[in-house]
Amino acid sequence: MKPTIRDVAKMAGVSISTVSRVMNTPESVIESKRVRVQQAIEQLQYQPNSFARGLIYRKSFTLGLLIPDIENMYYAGIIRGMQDACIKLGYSLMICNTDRDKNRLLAYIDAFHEKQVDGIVFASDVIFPEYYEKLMSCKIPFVLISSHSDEYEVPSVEIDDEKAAYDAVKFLIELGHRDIGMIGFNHENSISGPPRYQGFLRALHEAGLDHNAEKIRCAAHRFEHAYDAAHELFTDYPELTAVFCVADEFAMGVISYLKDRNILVPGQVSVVGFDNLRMANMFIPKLTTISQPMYEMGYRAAEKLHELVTTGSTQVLREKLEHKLIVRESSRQR
Amino acid sequence: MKPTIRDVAKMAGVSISTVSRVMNTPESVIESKRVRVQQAIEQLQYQPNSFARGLIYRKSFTLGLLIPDIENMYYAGIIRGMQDACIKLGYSLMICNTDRDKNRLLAYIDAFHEKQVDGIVFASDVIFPEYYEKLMSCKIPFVLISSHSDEYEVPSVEIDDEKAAYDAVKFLIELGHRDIGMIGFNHENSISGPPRYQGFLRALHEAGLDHNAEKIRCAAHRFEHAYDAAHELFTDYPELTAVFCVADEFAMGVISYLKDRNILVPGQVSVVGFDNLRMANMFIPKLTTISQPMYEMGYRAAEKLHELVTTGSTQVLREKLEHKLIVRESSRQR
DNA sequence: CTGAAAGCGCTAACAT
DNA sequence: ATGTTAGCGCTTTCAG
Repeated sequence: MKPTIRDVAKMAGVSISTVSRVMNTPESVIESKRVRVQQAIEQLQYQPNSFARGLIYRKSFTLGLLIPDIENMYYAGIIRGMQDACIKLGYSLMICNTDRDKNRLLAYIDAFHEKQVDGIVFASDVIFPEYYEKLMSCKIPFVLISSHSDEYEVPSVEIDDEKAAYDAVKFLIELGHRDIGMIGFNHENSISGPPRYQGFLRALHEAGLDHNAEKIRCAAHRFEHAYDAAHELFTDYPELTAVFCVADEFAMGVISYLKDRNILVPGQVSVVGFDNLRMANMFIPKLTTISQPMYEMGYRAAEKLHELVTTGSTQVLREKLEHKLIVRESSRQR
Repeated sequence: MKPTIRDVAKMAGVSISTVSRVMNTPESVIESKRVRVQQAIEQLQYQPNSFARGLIYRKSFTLGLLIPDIENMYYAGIIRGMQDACIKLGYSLMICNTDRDKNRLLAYIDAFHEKQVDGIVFASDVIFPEYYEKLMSCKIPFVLISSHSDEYEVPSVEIDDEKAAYDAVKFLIELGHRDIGMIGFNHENSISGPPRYQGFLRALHEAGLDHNAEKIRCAAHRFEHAYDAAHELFTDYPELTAVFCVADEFAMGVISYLKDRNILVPGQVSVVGFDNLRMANMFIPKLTTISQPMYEMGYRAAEKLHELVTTGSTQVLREKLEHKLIVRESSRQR
């Protein structure tokens, strides 16, 4: 049987309230007793019961994290950052993988509600009205990560997707490329898809390269889809000498396709990715890409959620973190 | 304010015990009242407070998962499997990433203890006496995944590492290779390292190829280390035409090194990996590898833990799942 | 079949 | 400074 506060009190020869005080406001207890209590706690390996505490504080000191796809390496960095912040702030973390399934996500919100998590961070997903309503009716605070909401006042942390895409495409243009394609996210349900396409367009326009505007094909998150999308893209536009991909995984799919077609990267076609996954540096060729600060985003999201949970609001609502272009081997001067 | 059982009782015009019965033993409540209570629950969106429940049942209906490195894709499959099993069995899942840090792991065990998780699954790690003692003194049931313990009676689910390594090396031998090297795990702290080396040795011996026995270099889990290890290996044994890697990530590191040295894979050197990560199929060349059933392992581990939690023991202590050789592009006839 | 009441382990207000 | 006690929301005897 796990020892209770009573066992500690008995062993130390004090009342249970004194034990409680030693744990919560130690300075209010006279040294002699405090020491005795601490020894008893030590000896019994006593740990307060978190259910009892939760019942009183109405807090679980647990945060929830909802991610769309645990097999996507993008989230690993976010998880690490968030977990480190949670340790610092005294929270436990509950990670749930929705597999991009709406019902599953809704079920997880229920589970979070039942477990009374103090707050939730939502990764990458669009906030559908259903989610929003549910969260509001449960009164669970939440923040968005690599996502944001235009309709609702929801705190978020992300990068500037439009600018990041712009930077990537501009880089390709500066390399001398004139025929540039893009592999984007399927637009429905994608929050970062549209702004990245806008960035592509802006860079093109600025350089008088608008004729590339329609040279985009979309893929659904995975390598294989990007492979297929690349096939469509190059079938329709064989003149392409560069392609901008909105995810490193897409870049790998494209390069894989090109490889199968015996087209050299970067010899004949330059490819730039997005995210800077750990894999970007392991792939052959190493990927030129836009680096997202996944770790910091996870960390900041947790801090922001903490702020929201404790103060009821956040200083800045929509927060943008810095991205960076990393030039490696998959791109080359035209 | 979240509605309580009292609110439901009031609305339905019954006592709180009746409400409780409707939730736990509905057949013991007369239909008319039961219906009224259910309607009230529905209307108020009532959810029982899990703290109060936990206080009584001394159960959290939560399982803990300890993994060494969330950025290693190997664990993604395990997480998915375990999470699906948890949904089926009615548990929540708490995933913690130890970053292979002993103190951090110990701290997580404390956190699990405090949160009163019903059981823990330990991924890949050796069970040091400290861990074992701690877990025993907390009386938290636990199972090992892709690991096992010779000293203690701990349930585990893994593959047959020796046999898997044997299969991989034998495959290389059948391809006609006579000079075969290996990139293994650093032996201290590795549970699967030694048996995989044994499998390597056995295949070698069986074919009269014992002269390769010492052609092994070790790496510490990451791509970069494998790259360096490959450098050492090929510097010492330039005659090698094949190398067996105990992880896909190592295989990628080796191929990357070979690429930088302008040695063709599989043209000049064949490489076989281990795990069959999703990446194995995205890499160039696609990896020939030993496939581990990560998803099933996670799933089984959760089921086994559930069995242990509910019955106090498991039918079979150490469970082995099937591996499979997947032949792709990184290996070729000598 | 149903209600009243005890109690799970803890905190905080109230006495002393 | 410290002990006593009333709950937090729920389940579970125990009466009726």
